[in-house]
Amino acid sequence: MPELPEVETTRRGLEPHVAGRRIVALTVHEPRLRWRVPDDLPARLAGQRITGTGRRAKYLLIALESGTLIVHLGMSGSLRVLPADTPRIAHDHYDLLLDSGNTLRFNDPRRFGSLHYTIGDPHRHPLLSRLAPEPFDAEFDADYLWRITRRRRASIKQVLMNSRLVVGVGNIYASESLFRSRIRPRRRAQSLSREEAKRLAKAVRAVLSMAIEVGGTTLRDYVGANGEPGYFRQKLYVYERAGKACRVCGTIVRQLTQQGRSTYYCSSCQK
DNA sequence: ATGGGCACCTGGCTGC
DNA sequence: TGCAGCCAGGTGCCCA
Repeated sequence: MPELPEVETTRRGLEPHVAGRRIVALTVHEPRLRWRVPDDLPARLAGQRITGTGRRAKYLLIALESGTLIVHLGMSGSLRVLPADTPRIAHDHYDLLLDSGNTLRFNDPRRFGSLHYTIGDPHRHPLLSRLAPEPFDAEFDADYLWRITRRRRASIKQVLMNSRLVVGVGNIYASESLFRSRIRPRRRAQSLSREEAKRLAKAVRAVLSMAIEVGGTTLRDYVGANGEPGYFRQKLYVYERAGKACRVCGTIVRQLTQQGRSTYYCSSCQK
């Protein structure tokens, strides 16, 4: 599910409800997430104050007095702020009970999400330490994309989805970024011109920031921390629009498969 | 170093 | 109605 805009939307929704609050308890109903939630985690968290929230790529960071929670939403996860007495529903896997009477409740039907706790600089955690620069950092620019694509024979879409090269862009925003930069998804990365690298860097940032502004994209089950869906779906140009007219030129949007994942593009707008 | 394929899971939809 | 098959916002790991 969640790509960078959905994770950032969740973080923003969470922040005012958790910053400064104390954790009363962590209750794990189903520890079998992508990685098993350690049995001793509740004991380590109880009583700690939450100092703030952050995000690295698609990982949500919840800073505590003595460490950091690293939350991943996987494909189908959501983290919501709810009154603690809200009845649980299917696939509610853990509750982070706060001293405000609210709970941070994690729901994830597919259980591809995860929960880690780390002491010290979270960016040194093995899951985060080898990630590419943030798309909104100055380092992520035309020159960066140009450099990393020079000797790559993989398709440009694969490069966008490779977290060691680009973070935050998943299946939806890869197709959308390529549409907006007018580049065909199957092009070899090394075939991009300087001009195209520049357009793509700009498109990635534009697409992600526009999506954040409207609360992300809800296709099926995604909701933000307050239970609100995201409205970027209405602004998608190609994703899940196969067979429909391109919103720019009217050509029928095509669908293809790359590494087992659907890609959408306009054969007329994209070269 | 790079790239490709697999694995992990549940649910919803399609078509026979 | 039932059921098999396919698809879905991710990504770490193993192998060539």
